[in-house]
Amino acid sequence: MIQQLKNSYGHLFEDALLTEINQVGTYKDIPEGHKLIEVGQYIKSMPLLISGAIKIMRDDDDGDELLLYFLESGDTCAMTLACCMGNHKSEIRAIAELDTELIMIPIEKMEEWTGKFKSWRNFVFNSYHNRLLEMLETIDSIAFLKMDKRLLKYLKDKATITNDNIIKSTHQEIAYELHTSRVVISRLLKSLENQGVIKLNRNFIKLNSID
Amino acid sequence: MIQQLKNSYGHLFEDALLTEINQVGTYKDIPEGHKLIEVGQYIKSMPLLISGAIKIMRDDDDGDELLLYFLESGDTCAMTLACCMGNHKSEIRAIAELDTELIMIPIEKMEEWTGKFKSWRNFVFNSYHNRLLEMLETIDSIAFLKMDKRLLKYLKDKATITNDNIIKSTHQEIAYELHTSRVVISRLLKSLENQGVIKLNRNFIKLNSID
DNA sequence: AGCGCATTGTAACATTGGTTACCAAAAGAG
DNA sequence: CTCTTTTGGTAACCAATGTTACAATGCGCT
Repeated sequence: MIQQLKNSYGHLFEDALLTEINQVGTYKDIPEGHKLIEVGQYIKSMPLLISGAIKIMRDDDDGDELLLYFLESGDTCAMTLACCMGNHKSEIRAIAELDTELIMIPIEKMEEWTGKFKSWRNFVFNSYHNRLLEMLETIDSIAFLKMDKRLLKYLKDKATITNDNIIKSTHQEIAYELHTSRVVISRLLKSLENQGVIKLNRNFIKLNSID
Repeated sequence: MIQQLKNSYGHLFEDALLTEINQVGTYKDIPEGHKLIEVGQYIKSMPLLISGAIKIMRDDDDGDELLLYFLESGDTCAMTLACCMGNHKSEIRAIAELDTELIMIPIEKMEEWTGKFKSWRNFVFNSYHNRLLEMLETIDSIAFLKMDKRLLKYLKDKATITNDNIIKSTHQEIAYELHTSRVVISRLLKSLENQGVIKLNRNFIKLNSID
């Protein structure tokens, strides 16, 4: 484990902290599609991402859902952090978007390390900061963009995350993540295809330009 | 200053920290409507709210705007925190919603205290946590609620913040904060009045039930 | 090949929200 | 008190999005 740890976090943490993480952390391989956190669940450990990506979704009581943002290598889940510290239930759902490697840290270490390691403190503050910015971006999209622009942004984000301009999603899946209906997505995708931005296929979409 | 400080933060911070805050902090009286932070501005000190309320707005490049949330006594601005630590420009605008008393802390103290005082660390983490939750609530409203429900939630929130079921706003002001048009707000307000939920008057709205 | 399910295309229509235009009432300025 | 500005009411219309319904296509399974 120590090698992956150093690759992803060596530039952030001092050796003493890396050693401790190596001792108390549990390395995990998560397959794509695996559910890491369910809404309402209590959380007892926090993930440090090594590789892959995790999708963070918001659900409401009526079964509506919405994609909030993705976590990538070097990220941790600030919502999890927050829930750990306050011993609250999770407000979100986390699903592996890709095959993902991560290290789980028991929450007891959290507090200890925030007192002990300046680099850990900075890491945690930075995580919060980045998550706030992601949330802001999400709010911008929902509040200020029309659905066609939101859809295009979604496709581009997805291509960036997977590092692949082939997006392997059905129209229905996209509709769920953007909290709209399949018909609307099909309509707008067809329009994007007519504009030459994408090429539609069954079960996947090719993004012509990632710029 | 020490007295207001103790009233608002005495249960959170140990005496040593309160003393330091008293030494380095600057007490300020902010009149309603005063602009505290502008978008793009660099921030060199962070506010601890003693009384009153501060409105946090998001602006986009096209002059669109949207209310994110309110800060109240015992809160601090996590966005400010984030900006301070990272030395980033502000992503938001902050305006006094009521006459507000606060204490400004120079950012240099921030890092020092996070190392030195556990209560300060917890306070900062809690602030981040609360702000993330507020942002989630904002996202819920925009994504899952139709404008009539959003408007009603807005009126209720405003009544709670001001502790007054008379909301002193014009339709235009409400429209800006919800990022819609005056005509839409007038239409929906009239409908709410017909349902008996509110009573409309020039320059203010009476909320009939706060429940 | 043939069946059945999942996926996509598309039309027709309903609803919500945004825009423009215009009027009237109230408040403020002189 | 008169003139002007601000605020709110309302109609008519448009654009975006959501809904329902149904057809067509492709894929997996046997």
